[in-house]
Amino acid sequence: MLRGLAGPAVAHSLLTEPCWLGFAARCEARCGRGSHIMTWIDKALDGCPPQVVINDSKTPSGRAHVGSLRGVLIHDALARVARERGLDTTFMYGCDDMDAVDEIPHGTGKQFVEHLGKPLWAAPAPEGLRGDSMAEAYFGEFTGKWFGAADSQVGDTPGPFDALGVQAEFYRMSDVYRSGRLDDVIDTFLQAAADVRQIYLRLSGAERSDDWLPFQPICERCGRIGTTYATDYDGETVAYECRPDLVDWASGCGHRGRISPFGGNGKLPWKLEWAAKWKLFGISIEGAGKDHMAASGSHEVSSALARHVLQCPVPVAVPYEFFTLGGAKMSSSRGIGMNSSGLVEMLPPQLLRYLVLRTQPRRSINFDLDVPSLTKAFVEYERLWRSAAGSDASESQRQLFDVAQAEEGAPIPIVPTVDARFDSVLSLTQQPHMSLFGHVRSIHGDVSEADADWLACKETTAEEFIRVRPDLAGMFRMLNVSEAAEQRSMLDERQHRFLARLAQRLTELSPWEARDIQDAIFDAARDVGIDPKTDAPVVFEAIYGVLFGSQTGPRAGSLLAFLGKRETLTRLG
RNA sequence: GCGCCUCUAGCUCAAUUUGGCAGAGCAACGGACUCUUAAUCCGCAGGUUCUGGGUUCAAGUCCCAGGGGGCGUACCA
Repeated sequence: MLRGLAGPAVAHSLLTEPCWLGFAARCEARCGRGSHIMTWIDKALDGCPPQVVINDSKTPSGRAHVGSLRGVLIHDALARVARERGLDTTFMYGCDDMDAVDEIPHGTGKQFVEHLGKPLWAAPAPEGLRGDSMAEAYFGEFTGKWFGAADSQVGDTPGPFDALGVQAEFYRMSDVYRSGRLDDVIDTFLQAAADVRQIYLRLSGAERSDDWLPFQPICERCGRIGTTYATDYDGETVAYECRPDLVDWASGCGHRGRISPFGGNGKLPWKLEWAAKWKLFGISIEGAGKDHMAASGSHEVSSALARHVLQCPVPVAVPYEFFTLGGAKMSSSRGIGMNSSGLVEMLPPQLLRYLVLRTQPRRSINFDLDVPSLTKAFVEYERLWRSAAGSDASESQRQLFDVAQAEEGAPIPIVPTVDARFDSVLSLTQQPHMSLFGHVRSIHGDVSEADADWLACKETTAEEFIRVRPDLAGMFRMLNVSEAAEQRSMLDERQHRFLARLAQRLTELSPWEARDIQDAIFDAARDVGIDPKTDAPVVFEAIYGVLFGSQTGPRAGSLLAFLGKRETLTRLG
């Protein structure tokens, strides 16, 4: 598309995308040549008017899993770069609390059966979660934003959004409906019900009967919104029936009545609501998960509704793929996958932002939460850090590093000089006798504040990792004396002789130091005719067996050094 | 059916957004180390970038066609 010099692209942009020019000029001023960056962020913003309204939203029907973070971070990165370009930028984040409870949230009991079909704001909060409704509880947990005045605690709490440095203007759809701001759009859609049916039919082959209206009233008798069928709009009210069999996940009460569709008495179906938000808020850019972006999917239908019924422009779409953890498909309703607050607590915010934002949205991200992947992530982030701080950084590298920082607009932090691989930090952290900082000082001398801070980030990550995945971290529980005796009985003759000989050597050992202990292990092995070169496992399985009931463990020398002479000799028998 | 993603060293993947000498980690191989572990150090190799066309001074990267794999989606938001 862009070939040779930038001439044709500039000419094209002049015609269609005015804000591109300002940016190109600034970029040229900054790097002193005609090159410009054109990342997915730039491309999305190039289609925007100078007044940028970015919107994202979440249906709070369960605990948010890490996949939900991708949309948030994509929108946040767009908002940051837009602001950086000097554009008038708004980042809105909505709580879709008018949506119906359409399944029982994972981890909650049968008591939610009676609430199926009600709006999320009308269902109670699950046990143990803060908030006065299901919507409040899950949205608050994810964002740290608490709307509810009835809640005993006051104000917002630091949540994942705060940790990640995401600043958005929050709104609730229930408030928007109640305020009457959507009444005009609702009226338009109801008047144009035939067109809406036509669009549904044409795009997704969905056939609706002639009396169907695109509106879901809240049943005045049972309070459900997912079970009502509306007909006969007279400009003031709609007729509706709360049907027992409209959907198979909830059962309506059978009530019939007439009600005004305005002022929060009900909601628009999803695809119409999406288009309605575009028009009401003047949204210029909005990403969407791939599930919405399929051909004849919800985005296409919403676009057609916006263009043909509401006569409003469709925001620039940023379709994004899923973000999976360990290759597992995540589902908040089934409780699969780590919830987002867990990952946010574990990783330094800039690392998580980096991991998510370095991949262009259309490509899927799979992050394995294991030692090699974490180690690699830190190494790659540090490489970008060094390069961003140096003079050889490309514009796109700079942009990526900037949007990865938790604090917007912060200067580039001092690059750490202590080279501490995450797997080494993890290894040190899991051995209580070792102090990470003590160890680093013994090698590097005093460390700078910048190094100490970054090291502390890694240590926190290591501690969380050990807590969450002790199996992968290689944590070992020390056996008690009787368990150790039991393990000892399972060893073979050679191993018994080895342990006896080792005890003998260690008794004589002074001073009690890791390196000498390790040597003693090898010497003891040779003493009893075991060649450590070929039969090392025989030796170490004996040691780890009586200590942990395991075949492997932390480096034996330093471990025994920590255990102390008396304790070690007791355990070896 | 339709849409999106993907195919690169034995394996897992970078480099595809910005076309510019195809790169890491692990495994293998050679060597060092009397120190086991997903965990010592040095070194050496490793490629028709799925296939076929096209654009270009230049293509893993862009375009067209074909093949393999994955995911999404069809009156729920």
